[in-house]
Amino acid sequence: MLTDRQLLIFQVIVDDFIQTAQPVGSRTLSKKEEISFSSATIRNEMADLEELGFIEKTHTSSGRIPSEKGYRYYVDHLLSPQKLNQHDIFKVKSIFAERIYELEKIVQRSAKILSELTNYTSIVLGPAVRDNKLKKIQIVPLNKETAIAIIITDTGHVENRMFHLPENIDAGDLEKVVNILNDRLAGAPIESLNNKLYKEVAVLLRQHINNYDFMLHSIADTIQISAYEKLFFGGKTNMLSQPEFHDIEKVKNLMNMIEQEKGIYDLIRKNKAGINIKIGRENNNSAMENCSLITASYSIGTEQLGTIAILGPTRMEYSRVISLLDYISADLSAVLSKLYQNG
Amino acid sequence: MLTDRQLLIFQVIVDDFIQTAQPVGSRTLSKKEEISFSSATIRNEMADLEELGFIEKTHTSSGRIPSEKGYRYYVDHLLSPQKLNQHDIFKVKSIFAERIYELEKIVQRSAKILSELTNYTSIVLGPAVRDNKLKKIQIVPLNKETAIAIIITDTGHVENRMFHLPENIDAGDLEKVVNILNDRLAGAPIESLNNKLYKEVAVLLRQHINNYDFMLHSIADTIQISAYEKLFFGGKTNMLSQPEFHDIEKVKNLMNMIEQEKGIYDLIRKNKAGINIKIGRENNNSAMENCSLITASYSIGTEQLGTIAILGPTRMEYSRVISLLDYISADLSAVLSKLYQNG
DNA sequence: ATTAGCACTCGTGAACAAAGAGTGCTAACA
DNA sequence: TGTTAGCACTCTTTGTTCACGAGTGCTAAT
Repeated sequence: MLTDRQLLIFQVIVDDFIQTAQPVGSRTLSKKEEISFSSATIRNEMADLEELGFIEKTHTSSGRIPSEKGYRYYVDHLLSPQKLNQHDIFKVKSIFAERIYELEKIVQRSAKILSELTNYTSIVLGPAVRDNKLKKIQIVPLNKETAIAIIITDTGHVENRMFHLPENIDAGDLEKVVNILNDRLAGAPIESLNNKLYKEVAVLLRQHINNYDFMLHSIADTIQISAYEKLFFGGKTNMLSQPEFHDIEKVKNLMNMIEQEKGIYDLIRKNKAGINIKIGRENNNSAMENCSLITASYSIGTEQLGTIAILGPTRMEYSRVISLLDYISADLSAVLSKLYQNG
Repeated sequence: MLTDRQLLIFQVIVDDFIQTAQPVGSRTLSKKEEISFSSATIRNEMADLEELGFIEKTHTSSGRIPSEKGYRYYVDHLLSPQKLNQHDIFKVKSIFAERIYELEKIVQRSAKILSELTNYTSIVLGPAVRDNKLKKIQIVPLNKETAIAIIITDTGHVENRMFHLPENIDAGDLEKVVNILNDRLAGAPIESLNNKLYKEVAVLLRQHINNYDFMLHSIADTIQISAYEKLFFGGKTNMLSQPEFHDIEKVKNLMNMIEQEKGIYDLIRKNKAGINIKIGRENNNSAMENCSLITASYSIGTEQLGTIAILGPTRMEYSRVISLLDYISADLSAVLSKLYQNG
């Protein structure tokens, strides 16, 4: 295993590189306060650290930079949680300062603040509507041919979709449909609606309405949209200021992935509760080669709701970002629980 | 004024530069089919064109590139509308191929297709809800303290907002409020709602409901959101492939503006009906120095609804972009009119 | 009026040198 | 035996020079 001195040197290398983005050499290290031995000694230790795979050179006679394995070790063993300062805390609190009740808005604000505090790109996976319970379904006819179906969940999420009305349906029929739907489906988890719709509601509709199956499909369609969680971003352009992204090709790759959303969604979706850290190629995504992704989950009560994440260069201020994510996700969970639990 | 020969030379310069992004010299020009005089002659003419401000050099002995004034002249006098090919038309038609009824979705698809066809960034200013008429207001209580207000317009736009309920309000009261609101406001333009709310509805509410003015403000708030049009983008990263944006600083400026939306909104909002072209500094925006913005409006019947635009480098394929915008905006208007007029 | 010819300018890319930052290794030291 | 000073070596960076090519403007001939 690593000696104490190796650990110290390694830690200083990582900390310095995170700050300067420059390979750090033995001379630079020997001048640091924490370090009291000569550059030659450091060179020997660095050779060992390199052999172990924790650091690498960019060319034969360059200083060293942490390898992905190095970052992984750093994150797993050396990280000391950073205490947030007054200003950070104030900014985080400001997310909830205004009286906002919509879940989505709160989450969106969180993304914005998070990106401002870190200067990285923040990503928030919106509340999963899947587990929400249906509060109410409404259908509002716009004209003879089209109507709009509106679904309201217990957390106040509203989803709507237009659809074609079957011919010859009258207002009374429509009201009947709505009543049946609410009767049978209110309180059921959104996820289960489709199933219930076809199993329980279909029979009832058939008894009361002509042309019932046209309606049925339209309603099923409407319900389905809700299944996907929304992604919110903050500071999409922050990465452009990072020196590792002076290369347009890298920028293009990354931005393309961000714009497509699908890739990001996959990366963020599958994470477990709590803090997760994926470094560089651990993300299994070529556009993320020089990036790390740190995610944290937020919840209402014990029910995991969504994910909040930071995308930055592998040379990221892990300590600060983790502290921030920890703090924000806890705050977010607390506020949301207070607002929505057993409402 | 310009002689025919100067015009010819100028046109060929612009066309060539638009295609290659390289300054074009007299030798290159003399080899073109359209041009039958020697490079020396061309040099003389170019000197004149430069004196007139239509073209410029990048350095003393470079070829020429069109100036902003040059592009302006080109656009105003030399542009021949390009005939769209089969593939383009097919793609445009595909916007409306699926049965979509939501205005916003159609508009969003248009943005996507437009950016794919041009390889530039497309921007669509969504339908102005301001002129929509109110179809229905609904209020759904979520729990004792909060309720959600939902506004539906005659075009099927749905806007919703959560608000705090006053203490001690019961379901009956709420129903009364909703009835009054729909009674008095249905059919009124969204723009006028606020006014009407305070002038006509307030009195009625006072007669029937305790604590009415808390409700009043909440509802007024909800109504207000609808006033801003939404922006949709397509191909945000396309600009990264343009050679003029190999400079990270320029990219950063432009992307920042796009991310903030406010700047774009201002640029697009104030345009007149039909096609508008703003070249480089005509946009009055430092981030747009190397960009041109072409906008077209779309409408339902005679009522202007929104704007559809292309953001590209000043060295843009004006002819093609204009033809496309013209075609799409006409199609869009036609389809929307059919769907929503006198619904 | 047009064009051939020529001198001149500027950007580009290659080749080269000097400086600086860093390394690895060896030998001396405590 | 662990530490360090010293040195040769490597590689990047920066600046300089040079030759080349693309282009121009001007003059003189057609």
